[in-house]
Amino acid sequence: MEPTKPNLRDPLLDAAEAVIVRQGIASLTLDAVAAEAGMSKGGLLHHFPTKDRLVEALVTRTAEHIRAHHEEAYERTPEGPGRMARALLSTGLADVNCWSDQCRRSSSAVFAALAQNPSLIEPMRAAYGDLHRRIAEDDLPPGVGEAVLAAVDGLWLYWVLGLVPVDQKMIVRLRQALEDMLASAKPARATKLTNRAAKRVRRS
Amino acid sequence: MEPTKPNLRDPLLDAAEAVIVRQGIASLTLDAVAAEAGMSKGGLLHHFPTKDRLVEALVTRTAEHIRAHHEEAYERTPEGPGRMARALLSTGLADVNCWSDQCRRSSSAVFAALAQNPSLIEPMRAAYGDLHRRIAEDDLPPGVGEAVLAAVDGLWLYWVLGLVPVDQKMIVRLRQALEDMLASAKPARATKLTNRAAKRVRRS
DNA sequence: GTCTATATCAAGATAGAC
DNA sequence: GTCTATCTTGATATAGAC
Repeated sequence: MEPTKPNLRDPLLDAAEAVIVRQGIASLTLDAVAAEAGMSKGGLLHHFPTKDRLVEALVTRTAEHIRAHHEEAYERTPEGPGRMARALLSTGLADVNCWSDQCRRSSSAVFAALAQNPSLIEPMRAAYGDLHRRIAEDDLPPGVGEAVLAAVDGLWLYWVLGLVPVDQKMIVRLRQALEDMLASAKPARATKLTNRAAKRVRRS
Repeated sequence: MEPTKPNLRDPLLDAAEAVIVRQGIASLTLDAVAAEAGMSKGGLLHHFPTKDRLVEALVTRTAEHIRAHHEEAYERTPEGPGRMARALLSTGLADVNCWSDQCRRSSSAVFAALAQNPSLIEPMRAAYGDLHRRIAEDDLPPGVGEAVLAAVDGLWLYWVLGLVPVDQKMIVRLRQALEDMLASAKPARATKLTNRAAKRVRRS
């Protein structure tokens, strides 16, 4: 928070993420993180007194990234019904590089929390609670926005676990199908923007 | 496999699932599983010589359950375009009790594999590979079936992690939205069944 | 096939020097 | 703020009796 205090913790969190991505959560030990960051275990434990606090910080940082990402996407998306849902599609299912980088980070945090102490996932829950609320109150028929959100996160799951091979073509197919669903959905309440917004969606 | 060999391993796998559900993966130790099953650690290790083999068996059993579940749903679903996707919606998003029980089991297996050794998730990957193939070759426009599948598993994720509160009403909303998407999707190739099948979907 | 006992080892955390 | 010990615990796995 203070400008005079440069974040010495961020490189350590980066190291933790790197360990998880490369070796899996079973290998997320204090030794491994310290080694990855080029520091001793004692040094690491000065910044994060316990492993729980380390994982907590990892989850919090990732949740804030996700929040910022969604906010930014929302701002860039033309207004009208389903704005948040459309924002999600335009950024969540756009560039594969951005997508995979986001995935790496979020999966590291989620898995670490899950393995260490499930209650540490709380910051992520809070971020998703907000997102879900925005999606649900988005002037769309019931369930439509939620379906888009769930589908995007289902894809995340497939990518992260390797359950289904996710490539650029699959992402494009999914995005198209979900955009069509949004475009053909009538808004919950009619507004002057309805038609223009629908056309804008189809064009994009 | 042999009928003369009753599965003494199933109660142990049940015990492992119970431990994970109640206490989380961090508490999945051989001691805990043995205690839950009312057996000593030595006895447990007679049936599963290593923890890896225990988790492997857990994942395999769950993957088989999932496979059978999908197969059964497919058989019960009227033929026509998007049959597998419709089957998924009718069972995956139907009864909350069945849903939550399935979730418990599958999440236990996935989490255990993830924490123990990510490669142990392989049987689940195989089951999902098949499912994804059936969904993709389902006589639907590209991406539509995949979107349904991804949305259902996104919902699974929310339920399992508690990221978003999943209740009966949300399930109904999501199911309706996805069924509408299926109903309004034109089949990839025209068949005599098209209209009848579409009506059948809308009625259900 | 199930038990007890024990070997082995690695991980989280502490203490205190520099 | 970072380091090098060191303590303590608890988990996997083995050996061998019953």
